[in-house]
Amino acid sequence: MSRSNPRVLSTLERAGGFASAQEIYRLMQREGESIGLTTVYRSLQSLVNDKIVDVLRRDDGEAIYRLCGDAHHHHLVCKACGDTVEIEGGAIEKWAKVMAEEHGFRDVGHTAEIFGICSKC
Amino acid sequence: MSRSNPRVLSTLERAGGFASAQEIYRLMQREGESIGLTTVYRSLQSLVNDKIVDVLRRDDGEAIYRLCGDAHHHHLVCKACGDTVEIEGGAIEKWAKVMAEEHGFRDVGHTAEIFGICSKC
DNA sequence: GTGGGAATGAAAATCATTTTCATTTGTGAT
DNA sequence: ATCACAAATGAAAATGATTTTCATTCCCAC
Repeated sequence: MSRSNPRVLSTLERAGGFASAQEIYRLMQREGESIGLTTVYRSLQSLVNDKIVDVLRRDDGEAIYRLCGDAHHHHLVCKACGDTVEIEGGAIEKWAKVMAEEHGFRDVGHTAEIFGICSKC
Repeated sequence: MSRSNPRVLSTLERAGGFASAQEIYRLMQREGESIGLTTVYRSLQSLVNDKIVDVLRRDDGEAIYRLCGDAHHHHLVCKACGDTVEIEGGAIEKWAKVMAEEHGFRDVGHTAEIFGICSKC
């Protein structure tokens, strides 16, 4: 296993905490950093594993990474501009728990996202 | 421009109104329908243009299509055996609507899935 | 210094999706 | 029926993100 290259995280931060792997790679190149695309992907994966960054999907399917706060949250994403709002999901937590119990599931987790067009678009 | 091949739509319906292009293609092949992957993609694009189907992204980035306005459901998936249960998500629909309104989003959709270990595993 | 495991990156492989292009099909006019 | 032309089709190549492979380099404990 490989650990994350710290320059990747710092570039993601500088990018406004929101960028795709390819964008981070290009950014680092432009800034004269010597790094391989492979390492960028590996670092991002490891950051996702460590729950330091979050991964979402753009409409075209490209994965975008963003720094995430520590609390478990969900996202409201604009399909047009990609703007993202972190929202609270208490209702979901409850729903997931009830549904899991009802069907005898244990060790449950869940994903939930809302997407639409934001007021600016 | 090409119009949608009706067999694609009917296969999507039969698939539970929720499938990727590749899945639809494989399904049609298995059922002995003669069709090319290109046509499946083209038909789906055209259905999306006509707003007859909706497109979302799976976590792995693959595009999934579903009939618009179809009362959609959610899934409870076992991480161990892959068994899947369809569950009702009224709570989610409400949550999504409230959150969207609160943040001024329109044309909203959502995804939600619960995963865990089922009683048999 | 030396050995071994971790990190790196170039190049090849993978996979969904799109594009190209030659062929087939359908349709309407004659 | 025949001709002409637009639309539909699909095989194969192109594209683009991501992953895998593998040989090399780096680093640290001994």
